[in-house]
Amino acid sequence: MLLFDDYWKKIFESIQSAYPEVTEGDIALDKSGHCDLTFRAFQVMKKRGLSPDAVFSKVKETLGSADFIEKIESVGGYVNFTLKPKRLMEAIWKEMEGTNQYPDTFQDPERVSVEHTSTNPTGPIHIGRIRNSIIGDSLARLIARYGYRVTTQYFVNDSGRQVASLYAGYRKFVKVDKPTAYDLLEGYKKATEEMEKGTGMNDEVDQVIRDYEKGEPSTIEGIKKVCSIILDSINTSLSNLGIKIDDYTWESDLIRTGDVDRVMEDLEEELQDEDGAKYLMSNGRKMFLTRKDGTSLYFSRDIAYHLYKFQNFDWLIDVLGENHKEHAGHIEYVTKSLLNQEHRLDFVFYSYVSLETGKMSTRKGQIITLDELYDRAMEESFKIVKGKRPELPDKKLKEIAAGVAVSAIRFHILKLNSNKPMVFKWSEALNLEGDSAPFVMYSYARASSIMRKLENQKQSVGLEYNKEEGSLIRQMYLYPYVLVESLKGLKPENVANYLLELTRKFNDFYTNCPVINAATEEKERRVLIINAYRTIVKDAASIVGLKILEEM
RNA sequence: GGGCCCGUGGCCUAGUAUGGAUAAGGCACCGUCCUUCUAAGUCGGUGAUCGUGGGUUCGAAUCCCACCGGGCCCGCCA
Repeated sequence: MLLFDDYWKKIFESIQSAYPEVTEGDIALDKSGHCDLTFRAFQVMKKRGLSPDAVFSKVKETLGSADFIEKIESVGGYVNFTLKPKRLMEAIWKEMEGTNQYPDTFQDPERVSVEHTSTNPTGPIHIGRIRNSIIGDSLARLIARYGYRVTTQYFVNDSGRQVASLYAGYRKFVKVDKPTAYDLLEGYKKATEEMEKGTGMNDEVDQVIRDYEKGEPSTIEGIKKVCSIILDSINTSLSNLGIKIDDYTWESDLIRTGDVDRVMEDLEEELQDEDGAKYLMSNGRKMFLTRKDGTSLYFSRDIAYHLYKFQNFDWLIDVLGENHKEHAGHIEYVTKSLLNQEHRLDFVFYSYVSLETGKMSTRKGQIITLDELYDRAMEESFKIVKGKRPELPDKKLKEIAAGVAVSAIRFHILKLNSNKPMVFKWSEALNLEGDSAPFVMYSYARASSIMRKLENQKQSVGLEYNKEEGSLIRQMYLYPYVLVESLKGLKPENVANYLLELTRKFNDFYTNCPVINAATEEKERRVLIINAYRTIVKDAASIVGLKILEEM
């Protein structure tokens, strides 16, 4: 839960006391530059047959004396409120002074699970999958910022057909002593080719699945070994982006512990049989839980996984590719309607990333790995910093380049509304100007640079503010509302877009409001503004995973 | 064939959930500003019938219907 002086709510409640039919949506942030908040009185006027003047007088009567309002105006059917920047600055400062954050957070006991990535361990992670990781990780950070206890989770598929073919391919084709994820991927590609040709490879894979579910020791050991190699590689790549997953659940463990069998028992009354294979009807479709040879399918394992999560968490969030939409609907139906789970369950979907040349395909070698993207982003940003700051030592340059690279990648991928299909272009991913992470980071670095020159400078809430100061303060004040909206819609990209907006406002301030050579009162209030700005940027940046640098 | 998602200047996007005031940015292009706190920046300019056609409404990028174009799904795969 977030704590701050909510003037929006105060205005809403006052107006509602005068006109009970008014909803929160009737009070809105102004987008047109007329004011800060506006009351759209059209409905009230129509319903009650009132003139704009009549509504205006009434509103003025209830709110006219509020100490945080600078002026109230009537324009057409709008009642426009301009808030006092001084009050907004005080509201920000009040929270920041004690806790060093705005807004303050009240810890919530609810435990939240955010499952993300969960990609099949069949090769190095590519840039399509990291859309999942980046959305999931940012979402987890957002929810934690809100005060929930968050655990990030990865469901490791080590028991499906893909992994069985990976292992069969490894046994047959990979002749390296200590294979890397890239070696294993080669074996997987060959195995898939063989299977497409219709050779005996298919039978080998079936046998692997049966052996694995029976608990045959050498198969178990072998599969765990290859999966672990790939999982390690995925984790190393993700750690370059600052992403760490807290909890891994292996599908095979759910089979061995009997959790999957228990799902079958719990659902017994719903199950139907077709040649020995078990299915249930969900939304008019046959959803199979086992094959005719009795081995389990993803659906039953995923139900077991969700039951495990329901036991340990109050709120489950799954980040899934849009191809899982139907599957998610079935999971929801089974766990909620058939198995009576009551805790909250939400899904966040994202559309696929493709290349300019078309879809990504692991088997055709049509992928860009995260490692490749990271290396090229590193190279590009190093070149740029080196050009701009030739006086800095290589170690420092590298540090800055790494910060820029991670931030640029995360920001570029997160910024886009997750429903939109994304076509990956190098020129856009590596563009470090305009609406990008470095744009945000650079402004922060300039703010920090000013502060370095003003150590021990006294700061204070000022008396009056000019235009640029006022609109920066207003933008900062709005931060909690962005967090609320972002959480409500499970849209961490809102925070990224807010950062861009905030940065534009700061740049306005920076170019128009000198600090170091300002007169005393002016200097003191501007220092406070800069400190508030830096606090909020750091806060928002840590949610979307930007690496904030004091110098760049 | 059925279902879900997306369509906003040449290119990439914000705004759509809860309809509201001249549709907000970036890239590219043209021009401006480093003897004031970092030019990864700033300011100005060119450029949009918000996919198309209907409808609802005082008011539609936003809601409804139809159509067009793109993505995804409709496996004893995951």
